[in-house]
Amino acid sequence: MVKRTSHHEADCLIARPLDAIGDWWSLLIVRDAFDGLRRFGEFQKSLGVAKNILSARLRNLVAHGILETVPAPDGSAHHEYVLTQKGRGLFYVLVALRQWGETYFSGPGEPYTFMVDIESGRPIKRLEVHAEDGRLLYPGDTRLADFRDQENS
Amino acid sequence: MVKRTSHHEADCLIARPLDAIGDWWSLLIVRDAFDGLRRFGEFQKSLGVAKNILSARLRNLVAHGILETVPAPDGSAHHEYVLTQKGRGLFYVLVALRQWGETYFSGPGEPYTFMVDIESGRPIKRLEVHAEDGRLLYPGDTRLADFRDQENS
DNA sequence: CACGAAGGTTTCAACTTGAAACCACTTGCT
DNA sequence: AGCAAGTGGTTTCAAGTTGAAACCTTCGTG
Repeated sequence: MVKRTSHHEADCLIARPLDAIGDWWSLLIVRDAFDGLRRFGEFQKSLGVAKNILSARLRNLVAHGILETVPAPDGSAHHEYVLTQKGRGLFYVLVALRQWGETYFSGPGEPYTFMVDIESGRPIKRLEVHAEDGRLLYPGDTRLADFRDQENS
Repeated sequence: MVKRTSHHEADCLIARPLDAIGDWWSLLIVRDAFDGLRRFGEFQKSLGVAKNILSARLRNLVAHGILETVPAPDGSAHHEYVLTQKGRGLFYVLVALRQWGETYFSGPGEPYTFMVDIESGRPIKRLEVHAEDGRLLYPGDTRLADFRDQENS
């Protein structure tokens, strides 16, 4: 084995994101960042991950522009990790993953948590995929096209 | 190290899905399954992954009920791997991941591919998160609630 | 019945992970 | 000033995982 294979070079635009966040911890760190966690110690306590692993993951997320470090507001020498715009773009991935989890991974009778709209306190709507003209699309109603295909449609 | 830490027991409904698909290959296998691939050899050729790894991943996906094996339609002794309903539920995760990839991982001037509606051939709409009453929600407009919270809302 | 292809499993070295120990820098306390 | 405790890491090293290649087994075919 030369090295763990990287999807960095892959053509597929699903593969390349996985290079940045496709491991066991990164998305959980991002989730915690959405929940307002910012400090190394907060992430470590929340996730229970080894410090060296957390350190490596944070470095990788920063390197990919998903998190950025900012000076700590309390004036201490340390910094905090906050989501960039690119990182906030993962919101939809997290929502999708959570809805899938809510549907298929919640034990029966388990007091599971779900996402609610802060303003109303009511659960959010399930994600839907729509065509440009608004039609609701299901798995199988889409395909991939490249740049040229769009020209003559 | 006892074993690679599993998120299987985690309370969080983002963590548990990651236990099933949170590695470097599983989502790519699912993506290929959406593209109609069914045979071991097809996946192997498409992904370029080592056969033992592919074998382990397919077994894991089947164990999690994301894929199931069906007898090969050509009557041969082999079987094929097809998505279950649970597996098809990952459609939204893949769409979210792809849209994030399209936005942040496509090289400049690169002939990137994107998802289009089969019927019209036009790109699909970007995913949106909506409140129950239809309001458009952004990152930060949601929080998690548990079962009891909903009662008194 | 030899031969090749499909679909895996086995083997083994390199790489990654995780727990614990260690280190550096600040604070807070006395 | 001196010292313990807290924060934010890095280092070390055993154990676990990954990947390439070799091997095995079961069909389909000539």
